[in-house]
Amino acid sequence: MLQQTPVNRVLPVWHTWLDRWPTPPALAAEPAGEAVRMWGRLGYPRRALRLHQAAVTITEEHRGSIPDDLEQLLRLPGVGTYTARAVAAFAFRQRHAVIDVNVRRFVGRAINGRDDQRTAVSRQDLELVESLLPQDAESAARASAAFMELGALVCVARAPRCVACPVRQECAWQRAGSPAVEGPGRRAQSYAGTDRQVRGLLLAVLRESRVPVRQDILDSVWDKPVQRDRALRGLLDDGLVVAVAPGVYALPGE
DNA sequence: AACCCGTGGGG
DNA sequence: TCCCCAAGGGT
Repeated sequence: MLQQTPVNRVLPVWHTWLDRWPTPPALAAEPAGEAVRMWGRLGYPRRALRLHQAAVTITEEHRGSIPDDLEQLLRLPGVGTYTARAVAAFAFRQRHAVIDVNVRRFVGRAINGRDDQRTAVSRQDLELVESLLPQDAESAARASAAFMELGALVCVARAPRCVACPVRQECAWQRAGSPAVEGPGRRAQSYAGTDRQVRGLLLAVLRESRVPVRQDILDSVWDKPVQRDRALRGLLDDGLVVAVAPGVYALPGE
């Protein structure tokens, strides 16, 4: 849920979710569509599908218990470099470098002295962050949590609160005079009018309906037929929507 | 590697 | 208003 989504928005959904599905087998026992529905408006609903798939895998291949091994975590759908390491470090208290957007920014500034716009995590990145961790695994996990908090609350993207930063005196970015972002920066992908928006509108209708929805209802959410059909086809391809009859759609039943 | 995938809050 | 940004992953 936290992937690309602010913590404050995740919290209420997370509580409701765990109240209903406290264990992977509990989630796996329900249709994937229920996961998509419970996901609500968190965004990127494919994550709900993958989380459900991960619950099925955990139930069938790991006796219902989340694996504590990095390699096995990485094999779960929807679990990538960040999530696997976060689970191994924070849930299982193992010593692993954890790099999310906050750690990336904090280390980029404090160590490298520049705003790092990259999102991909390289071996070098992992080695650098690992070199910052205490040797003791428990202390390392606490340090990783501290890096993330520092990046999320103090060393923020827009207007960093350097006056409140505990490592201000040792910060390479401070020393360099807080240089602005280098390069062209990432292009913010516009959202209004994109397929993503249309997909969101279509899925919202299906999420809020307890019964299958007819084509003409879906058609009413977007007035460009070509784009609308493309968006629906995409949702079908992703498995977020299924056709229960010709021209009748619903969230996936199993 | 570049691009796709939602949504909402804050500046 | 518009733009930026958010505990990324898959292809």
